[in-house]
Amino acid sequence: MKEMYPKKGRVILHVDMNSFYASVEMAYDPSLKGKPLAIAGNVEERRGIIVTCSYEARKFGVKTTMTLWEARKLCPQLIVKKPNFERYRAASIGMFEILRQFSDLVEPVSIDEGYMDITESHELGEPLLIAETIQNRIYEQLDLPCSIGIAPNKFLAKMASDMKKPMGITILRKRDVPKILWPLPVGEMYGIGKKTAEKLAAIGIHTIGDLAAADLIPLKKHLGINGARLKERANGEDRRPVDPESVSDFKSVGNSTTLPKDVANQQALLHVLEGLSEKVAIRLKRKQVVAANIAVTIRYKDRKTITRSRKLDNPISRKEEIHSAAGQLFLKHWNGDPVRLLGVTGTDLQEKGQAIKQLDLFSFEEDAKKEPLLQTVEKLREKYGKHIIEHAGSLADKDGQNPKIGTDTSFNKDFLHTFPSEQDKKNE
DNA sequence: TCTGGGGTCCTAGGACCC
DNA sequence: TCTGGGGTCCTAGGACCC
Repeated sequence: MKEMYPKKGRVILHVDMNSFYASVEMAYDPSLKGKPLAIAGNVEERRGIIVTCSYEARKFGVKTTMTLWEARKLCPQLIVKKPNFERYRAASIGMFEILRQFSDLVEPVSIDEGYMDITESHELGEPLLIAETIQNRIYEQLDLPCSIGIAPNKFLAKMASDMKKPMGITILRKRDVPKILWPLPVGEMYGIGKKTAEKLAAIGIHTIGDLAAADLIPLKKHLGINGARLKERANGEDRRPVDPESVSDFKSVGNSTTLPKDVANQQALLHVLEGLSEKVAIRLKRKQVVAANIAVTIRYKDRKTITRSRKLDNPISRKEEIHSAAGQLFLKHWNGDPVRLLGVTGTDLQEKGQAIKQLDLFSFEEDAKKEPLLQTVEKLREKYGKHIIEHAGSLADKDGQNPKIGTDTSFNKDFLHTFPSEQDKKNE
């Protein structure tokens, strides 16, 4: 096997914006600076949660994912704002523009966070100088704070950027791993959540150092292939390349909504599905993709959640098609209990033009065996003319989709493709 | 007054095929 | 007569992250 990625000698930065949404609001309205500020969705409804909050709010114990009423209890003077995604997208674009001044190898991972490979950027100076310059430039030009991790790979850079906030720069060398990383609880590791931490504790692994030294056999037994990978990371090893193209690889497009109150009325639920299907259709169209698989998510009032999906013979993207597929799935699997959340997701995405081409080719070959060419061509036109027209029409479609609420900025690559949306304007 | 919305990746089991 | 072993595809669910 040939080595695919360089093993050492890389210099990777992880740039992480500090409490991004709140910071953007403060940049926009400096009178908010120094005050406890929270960004929350569904402000007027009972389901509202904190998406991001300023450091001043954190001093009161306010945290991401906390319900709004809990946060207000802790900090009565809390200033609460609804998200303004248009502003966040603009800030994000500005931030990534700055990053690209230092390297072509920039990989956005979310609206407020990205990796850079600056191995070949030595003419710009030492890595620390480059990081300082980036941090200053983002601060001066956008009035936004960020933290930066400098390391030989993505994992260590990510861990490093987390160590000093706000406005920190942290260098984490491979040789520092035993001293810096190994004493930390294993749950602090990127990629280890509550469940995995529990499983590891059950086999006597409590710190990152324990994990680094653990036997591979029990690790694989309890965690599967992930066990081996986590052990490598704990030893400071990670060969994943910084991939600027990964932004454009969408695997799925979905929309979901928690209903203001639980609903058991079939008509009402189908209507909600219709709205979700339309949102999905709009986003698929804008991305110029079609979905060969449709999934429906149903969360009941006890929070039990099921997803039901179906693979389709022909990929779809129109609202009516999506609603039809989603509606069928829903009616087939809904148990009649009150529903708290509904979601519609398109997966198995294919580029639209490509999907048509594949179908064309297939049909052509099949039909050509038994029919004269002219008839075949006529048939194709009937069959796919509509798609082609739609394809052309969708070029003009630039309606924006909100990334909606995310805890400290949800991962939604839409932000790179969107224009300010109507919803954003309403939120102003 | 509990607990959002957008994703990714992995696993496991069953159907089906050779 | 009582049963192999590999592979792929599909579906459902879980864990994790921002």
